Amino acid sequence: MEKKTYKTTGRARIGSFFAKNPDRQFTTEEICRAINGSDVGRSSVYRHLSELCEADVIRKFHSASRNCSVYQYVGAACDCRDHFHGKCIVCGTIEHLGCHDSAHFAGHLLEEHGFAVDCGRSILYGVCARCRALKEREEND
Amino acid sequence: MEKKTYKTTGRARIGSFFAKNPDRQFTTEEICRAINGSDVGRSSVYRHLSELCEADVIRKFHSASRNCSVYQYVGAACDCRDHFHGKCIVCGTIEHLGCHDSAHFAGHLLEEHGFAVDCGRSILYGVCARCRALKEREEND
DNA sequence: TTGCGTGCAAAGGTTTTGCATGGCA
DNA sequence: TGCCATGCAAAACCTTTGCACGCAA
Repeated sequence: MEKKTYKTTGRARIGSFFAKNPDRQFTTEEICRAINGSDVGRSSVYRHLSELCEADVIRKFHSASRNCSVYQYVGAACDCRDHFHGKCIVCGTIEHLGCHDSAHFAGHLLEEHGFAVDCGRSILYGVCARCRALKEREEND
Repeated sequence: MEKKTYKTTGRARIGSFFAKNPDRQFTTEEICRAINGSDVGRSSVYRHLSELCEADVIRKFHSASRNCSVYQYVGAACDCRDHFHGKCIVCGTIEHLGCHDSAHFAGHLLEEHGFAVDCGRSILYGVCARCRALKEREEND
């Protein structure tokens, strides 16, 4: 049976924060600060984040440089000509891989290889985070 | 100036362990156990692992399910699975876009987006240097 | 009134650092 | 002999869990 959920300010704040900042990834630290002046209520933040992940409202990634989790809103509309797309060969999901590095790489291809890539037409095939996690879990059981 | 390194058993063990097991990822836990009966010398293992990463002998990834780092040997031979390919939509030529930035971008997709791109299957569409030059000349005439 | 949400503190796990000792060259 | 490598313990770090209290419905 489905669990009841209450509408609380904490929950609302996190949700609207992501909706307002759909194109960037945030650490838990940043999220804590953003939704609250001081960094209180860490545990609640973690709880809401995992809730939102399960509901597929946001996605969890791992930042190697900062060695911690980062979260990003699962965006709605965007201009698909200026970023790459990753298609998961397992589940078929298409991910928008738009970010600074994406643009940088396109620039590099043009400058160093003379190749003017058309992001809108190019699809990168691979395995998405979710399917990799599932696969890993299977292998370890 | 380059720092001296001594040939020690610990260093040799880790190196040969990876060379013997090139096609799988290992957690630090597994590595500790593999190179030594008991799990001693954890800090040394970590130190060697980061050394090997810097030397690009192994690569560090993050296992979402186990929530820890995993390491894998970087294979020797360069085949078409580890660089992108650009197909020119004008002349049809396929270019091998293998370079440091290419690898870096693939790494970025994995680390920051959780997307494990399969370069061998992914084709970037665009216009190659030759065709761009031709087109430019036409437009200017 | 019920039971979920919250925040604090404590615990959990992985990784890093400090330091004295041991070993290579 | 000089310096690097090692291992232990402690610290740092991110994240989860337990628990009592607060608050939505």
